[in-house]
Amino acid sequence: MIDWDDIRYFLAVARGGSVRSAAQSLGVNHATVLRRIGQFEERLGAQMFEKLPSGYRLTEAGEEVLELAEQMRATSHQLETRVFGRDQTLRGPLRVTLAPPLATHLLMPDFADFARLHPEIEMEILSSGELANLTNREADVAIRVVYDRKTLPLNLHGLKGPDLFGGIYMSRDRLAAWRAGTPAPMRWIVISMHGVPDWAHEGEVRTTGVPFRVTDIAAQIVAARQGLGMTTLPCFVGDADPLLARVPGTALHLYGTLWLLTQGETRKTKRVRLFTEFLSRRLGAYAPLVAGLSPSRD
Amino acid sequence: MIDWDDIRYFLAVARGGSVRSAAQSLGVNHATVLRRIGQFEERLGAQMFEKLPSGYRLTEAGEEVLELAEQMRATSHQLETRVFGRDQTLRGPLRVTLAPPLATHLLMPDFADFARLHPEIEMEILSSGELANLTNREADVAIRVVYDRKTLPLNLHGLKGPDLFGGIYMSRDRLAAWRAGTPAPMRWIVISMHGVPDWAHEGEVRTTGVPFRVTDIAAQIVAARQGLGMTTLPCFVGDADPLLARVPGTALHLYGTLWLLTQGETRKTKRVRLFTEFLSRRLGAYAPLVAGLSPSRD
DNA sequence: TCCAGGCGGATCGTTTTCGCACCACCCTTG
DNA sequence: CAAGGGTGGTGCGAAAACGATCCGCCTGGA
Repeated sequence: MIDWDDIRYFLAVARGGSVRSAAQSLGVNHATVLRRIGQFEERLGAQMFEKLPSGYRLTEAGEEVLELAEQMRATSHQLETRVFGRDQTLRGPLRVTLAPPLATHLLMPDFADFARLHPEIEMEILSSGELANLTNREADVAIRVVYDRKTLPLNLHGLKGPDLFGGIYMSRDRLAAWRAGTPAPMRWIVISMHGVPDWAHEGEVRTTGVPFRVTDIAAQIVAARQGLGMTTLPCFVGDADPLLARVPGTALHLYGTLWLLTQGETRKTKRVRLFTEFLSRRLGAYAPLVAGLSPSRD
Repeated sequence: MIDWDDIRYFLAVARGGSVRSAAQSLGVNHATVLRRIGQFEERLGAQMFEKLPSGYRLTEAGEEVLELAEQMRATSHQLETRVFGRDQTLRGPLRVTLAPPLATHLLMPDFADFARLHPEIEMEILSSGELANLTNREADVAIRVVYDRKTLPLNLHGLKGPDLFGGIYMSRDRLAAWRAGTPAPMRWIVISMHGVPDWAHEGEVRTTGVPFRVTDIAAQIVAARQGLGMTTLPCFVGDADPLLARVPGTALHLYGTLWLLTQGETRKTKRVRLFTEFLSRRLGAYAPLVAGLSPSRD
């Protein structure tokens, strides 16, 4: 009899294209993957991969197997979510994924409140890199900013939050200096991968020279605080920062709408329901802030 | 991440109803099953079984999981058969299941011929107990006696063989003695679980006393040879045995039709095709014998 | 009533599996 | 042309899984 878990290894190699990448995604040593694939092929009596110097490529037989293996993976995921959906106890895990700035500058206090309110729920905030996949149960709740509602995955259930606006900000000290008539070089601070947004135009304060490029939003904010120049920021970041102020003569711009996303079976969980209801209330209170309606006074 | 192989263990326990029976069907120690089920429940964070003194019974959650687990098993079987169906090499396994008397008294010489003809094919004859399940790939070819064609599984491909008749036999010596006018007590020899078939009536020779019960066909034949009485036997057994003769005044009866059964993907295999074609030819030659048209002369 | 045989569970050596380090190889890149 | 990062493959010691065995429990039949 073949070991069903070998099929998981097979899928990882088929997707990763190499034994080592599969090992990484599986969280095991690459030698283990090597052995499991060998065992799998031996027990099936057929070669699933061509062993090239560049990696493992599926053979014709492997392609046929892949189709059914994917099906098993889908069933397995379904099985897990179904069990998790039945879980009505408070004690247990709850994973939330969201964009880093949302966590850092807006919602972390609320997460903390929720965690204090329900100490038995093991919260895990996934705000590291990119979008976690809800369908694969990498997270239970996703908080996303969506510009076009039609881009929402259809298999997810969405709870609409407030609209989110952004503006153009600069150091409050520099703004004071500019008003006092002592201008100094003012540059665009941009995230390298994004550049200057289309809607961002200089207001009364003019920029000079080339843009100043940073890689992440944290550095962007620090640079702005230092008075290096002006930059686009979500209102909930810029307005809440006492060291920053909106650049005179600039307008706000709609970033998108905040959505609370959950998935089929897991939504029934008591933990998920508690969290989404809690957060939904909090988001309602944040509506003016994220819409840019409560700017810090000059 | 859950170990997919645990789902196999889960299925075995769900079907067997106890850890020990599952262990037996899986061919492992029951402690292993215990550990795997424990691990499975722990990783899913839910109880799949109620642990009763009488065994493991599925919980409500377990029932829901079972549904998807069965689906995974189906996919896994499909995967195996698909790979096996691609296998066009001669070297490899070939498992044949059939009723014990067919193997012992009719087809074993043909199996031997086939094995000699194709020494690279590892033949395995499953004539032990009950029907192996072709759909589960417990065997590649099944040879079955079917009375009603409608009882054939629809998912299997059948190759019709000759009709199979049975008759009533007794010891040739006893028959001679009876003819010489020296009667002695004559009993029905029956397989315990079957009893005397409806169609079996005494002929010119009369039975006395209670039936003589045996548990298997081998003992049945030996008892008949010993002159204990008369018994029903397939013609290919009774007519081929020089120590047995038909009871005068009794008729033959249709047992059923021999079928060569194969399953979807595996049928494409060269080994399976070779075997079914070979056996089909041989069965054609056996048609008169199994139909009772070549009785041994008195 | 007692005994046998089914069950789940725990313990303890032993076998198997795994992770680590290392090798040879290929390719790109500086 | 050499160096670095990628690939698959291999040997060895540690760790985890396993099988054998024993135990206590319950049930059904003698």
